[in-house]
Amino acid sequence: MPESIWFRDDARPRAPRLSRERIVEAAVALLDAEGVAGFSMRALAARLRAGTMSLYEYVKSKEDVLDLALDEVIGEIEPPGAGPWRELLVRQLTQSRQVMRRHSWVPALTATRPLLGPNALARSRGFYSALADAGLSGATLTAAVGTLSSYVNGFVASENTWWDTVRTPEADAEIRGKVTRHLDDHVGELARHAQVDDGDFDAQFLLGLDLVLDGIATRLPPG
Amino acid sequence: MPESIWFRDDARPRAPRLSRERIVEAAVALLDAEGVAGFSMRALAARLRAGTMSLYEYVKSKEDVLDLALDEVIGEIEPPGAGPWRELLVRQLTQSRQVMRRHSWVPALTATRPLLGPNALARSRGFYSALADAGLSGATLTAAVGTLSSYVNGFVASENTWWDTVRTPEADAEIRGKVTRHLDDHVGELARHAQVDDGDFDAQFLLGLDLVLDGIATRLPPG
DNA sequence: CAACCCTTCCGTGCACTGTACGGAAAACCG
DNA sequence: CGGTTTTCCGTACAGTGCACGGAAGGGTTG
Repeated sequence: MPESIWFRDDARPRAPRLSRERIVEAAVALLDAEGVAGFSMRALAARLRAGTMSLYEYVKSKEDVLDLALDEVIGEIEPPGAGPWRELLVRQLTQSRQVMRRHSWVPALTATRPLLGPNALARSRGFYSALADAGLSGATLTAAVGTLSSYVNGFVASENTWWDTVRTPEADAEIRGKVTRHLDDHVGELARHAQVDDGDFDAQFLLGLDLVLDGIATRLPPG
Repeated sequence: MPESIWFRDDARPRAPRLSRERIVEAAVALLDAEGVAGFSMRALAARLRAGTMSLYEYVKSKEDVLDLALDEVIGEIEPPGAGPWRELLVRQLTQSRQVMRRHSWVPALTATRPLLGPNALARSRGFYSALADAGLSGATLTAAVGTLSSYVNGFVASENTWWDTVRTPEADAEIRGKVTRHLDDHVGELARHAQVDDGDFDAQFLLGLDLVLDGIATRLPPG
């Protein structure tokens, strides 16, 4: 009599076990652990000890979950604070980079979807007003904001793929050598400085960022 | 007698019907038509009137096909030619943008994979030597090249998702209004200039590019 | 108290994915 | 002629997103 009351577990909790928040939190954890390729609704449900279809009470599709997870981690970036525009932006963008490295799946997602979540928009607003305060406006302002976020996205994306390429399989050193030799053969000694040392990324990031900020500085009204 | 010779088609062509080139060509066409999400090995084989598993004689995995297709379209960018560094780069990057708009799946792929194909490396080499001729070297050179390609990738990526968002379903105008109002509500009037007019992208692209190039110009040796 | 509905949960099933495996036939080579 | 290699591909398997419908409990209403 496997259907007897004594073997069933009918008890339904009064409050819902799941929630959009719990789902998004688990999604971020799953993405961190397995990447975009390893992310599936079944795995996400398993992580929450729930049936797969239960998720769909709180979310319309897998795409929804990805959108929400993306905006969630963008929310990890702290609000700008005060200070001269240049230092403010350097701080803000350095933080963005750190968040995107903690969650290395972010660049892959930002490349395909519009950033319309509340946290993304708040961050965007921060950039706009920092540069507006500095004296930019109109199309130049838009161009400056777009350039800055493109730069960060692009930099972290290539930084991440570099790490993935180098550290994917066993002994790292051999693969790294193969790739650098490949690059050397085809691009030549000019690129000798490209991604060859591990810690160089920090310095490279600030170098490129300064370049862009210098470009922006030339557009500011005198004073 | 369905197995009779008269009903069979045993004729094997002397030369192989498939080839890596044909596969890559069809892959690009399929990606153009259906995007990354609609790309599958089965659909690709169907387009070539071949069995799915036949593809695997010429290619190890779907990832391989994507890598090859990506490098293929990067090859559509013409070699730099001659001229002053700045005009040369503007020409080259404008072309890159055009190619990435023709093949709107490119930004999504470049965000996840290392660009190690022959055409990608050739283009990279073009950037390096143009800026080296202009007088850059070392880490600054690397930063400049990285910044430029990040900029183009990022710009076209957001340009493409904008088009996708706006023109996905029926009447465009309604959705466009909803999105712009959403942006307006959250980012405010500062972003009034952001993606609101269709043809503005060309101008915006050159504006941001000039910004980056100005930043690079400040790093050149005097003269 | 009963009758009803609404919310939450989820098992089943379907159409589709990438690709491992093995076979079949033709071409080439001794 | 026999054996090997090249090309092609059917079948099968484990996995995917999600539509559908049902079940169980709490809440609301007669």
